[in-house]
Amino acid sequence: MQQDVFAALADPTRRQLVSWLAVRSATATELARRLPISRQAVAKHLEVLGEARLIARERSGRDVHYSLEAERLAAASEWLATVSARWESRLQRLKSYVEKGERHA
Amino acid sequence: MQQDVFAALADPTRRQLVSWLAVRSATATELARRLPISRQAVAKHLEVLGEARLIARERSGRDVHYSLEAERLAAASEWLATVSARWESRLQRLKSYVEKGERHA
DNA sequence: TGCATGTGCAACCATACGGTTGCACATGGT
DNA sequence: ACCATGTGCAACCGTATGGTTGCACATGCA
Repeated sequence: MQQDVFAALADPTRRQLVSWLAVRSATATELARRLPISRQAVAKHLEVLGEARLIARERSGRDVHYSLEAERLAAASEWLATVSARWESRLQRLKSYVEKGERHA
Repeated sequence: MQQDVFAALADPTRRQLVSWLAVRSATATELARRLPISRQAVAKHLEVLGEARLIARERSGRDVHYSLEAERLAAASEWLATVSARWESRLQRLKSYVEKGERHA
């Protein structure tokens, strides 16, 4: 499912990773050095982010560099916008109903 | 934490509930009728959404009506936009660097 | 008053999740 | 050739998660 993006972003550590990778690409070891958890834990998080297609991996010799894949962020944003829009239009209908009622009162 | 919104939206059932509540408010029992799970399961989901302040509850006699609280959707959207923006500007910098290089080549 | 219906609470269960440690393998540099 | 360093894989662990069932309580209505 595409919407698994939200599941991937559910964890604060993963949001931090995404946030860092938005600034510059990095390896799992580099990222782990900035966190209070093990390199393997970070690797697992990166795998989850990768499955959600939020990041891309590129091997370079011994190292593996991870970089952001921003399209999925846009997809998530779009879902929020869609739901929001439905809500807003519902509020709009409600508002005009109330206003009509007040005019009658 | 405000960002718990993403954790709340991580579950597909909860996204469905949010989506429905964007159209119209409803009670737990009504929502459960539309889902293949028990009313109690729905109640738990609604509690999670409530803790994330994505929905509001209002008691009306025997019933409890749930309705969307769209501000948090906006907050989540904003986070996505911020990260996205950082990434875009990074790409921009990269692009101009590459172009400069090509001019030198 | 009695009953149907909606809600609240608790116990319980299987599995997913986020973390660890340990070790093998691959690659780069001296 | 050697060793340091990064990665990959697997086993393991405690707790959170999403679900269930059962039952008590509250309210609306005939």
